[in-house]
Amino acid sequence: MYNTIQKFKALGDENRFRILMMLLQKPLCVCELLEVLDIKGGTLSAHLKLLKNAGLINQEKDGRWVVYSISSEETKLFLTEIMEHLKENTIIQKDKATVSTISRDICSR
Amino acid sequence: MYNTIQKFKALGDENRFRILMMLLQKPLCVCELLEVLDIKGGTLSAHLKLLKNAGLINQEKDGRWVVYSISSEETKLFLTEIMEHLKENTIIQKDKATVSTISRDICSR
DNA sequence: ACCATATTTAGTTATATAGCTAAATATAAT
DNA sequence: ATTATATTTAGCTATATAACTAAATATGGT
Repeated sequence: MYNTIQKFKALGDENRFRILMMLLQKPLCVCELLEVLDIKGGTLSAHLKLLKNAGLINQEKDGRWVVYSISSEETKLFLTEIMEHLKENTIIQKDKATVSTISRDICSR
Repeated sequence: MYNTIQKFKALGDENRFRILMMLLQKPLCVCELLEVLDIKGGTLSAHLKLLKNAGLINQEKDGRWVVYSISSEETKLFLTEIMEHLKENTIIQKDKATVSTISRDICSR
């Protein structure tokens, strides 16, 4: 039960919720997520750790990047159903648009 | 989106989660919930208010009792799926057993 | 009127959560 | 070696959350 409650707690934060909706679109590295969210790197890392511990996302290394993705098909289905209800939401729509144009190359400055 | 996140926040607390699982079994009045949970009346009222505001439960008067129930068929289906994963859980099982034997008459002392 | 059930309010305590800065650490590519 | 990407740590602030007590307030039944 605690694991289930931990999942809901993880979903009950706006930034983490947005992260999950974006990962539903496609796997993303930390620097890409940072382009979208208005938080600092350390804060984002903490959120990602929490989502990973809740079993909602996976972490994978790819060169110098760390890529996050939705953990399982079951989680993906669950989140997709929720996403269905949120197609109208401004923030979600904006995030989706940003994610579709983003790439790792933008991260470097 | 905020309504969705509010729902997840509501689900991310052990006592509220147990309340929902119990209401899935049958509608219950406040005094019945108090027999199961180890919290005071005022605290329970606050939890029920939060669950109601999140749109997860309904409130109905029945004589001197106030009866709470799952708000909609959609919510019921959602919670039933989650319950499926938690049949093994000790607390959930215990709550279920208690609820099946409980009645409003026990409340009066 | 009085009792039973429930909610609300005010006041308090303790802990959790979310964010920040800034420095340190790790790892992989150049 | 240096740079890029990411994580972790320590220290900090502010707010939210969950619980309590105790009193006040509804409301319905007897």
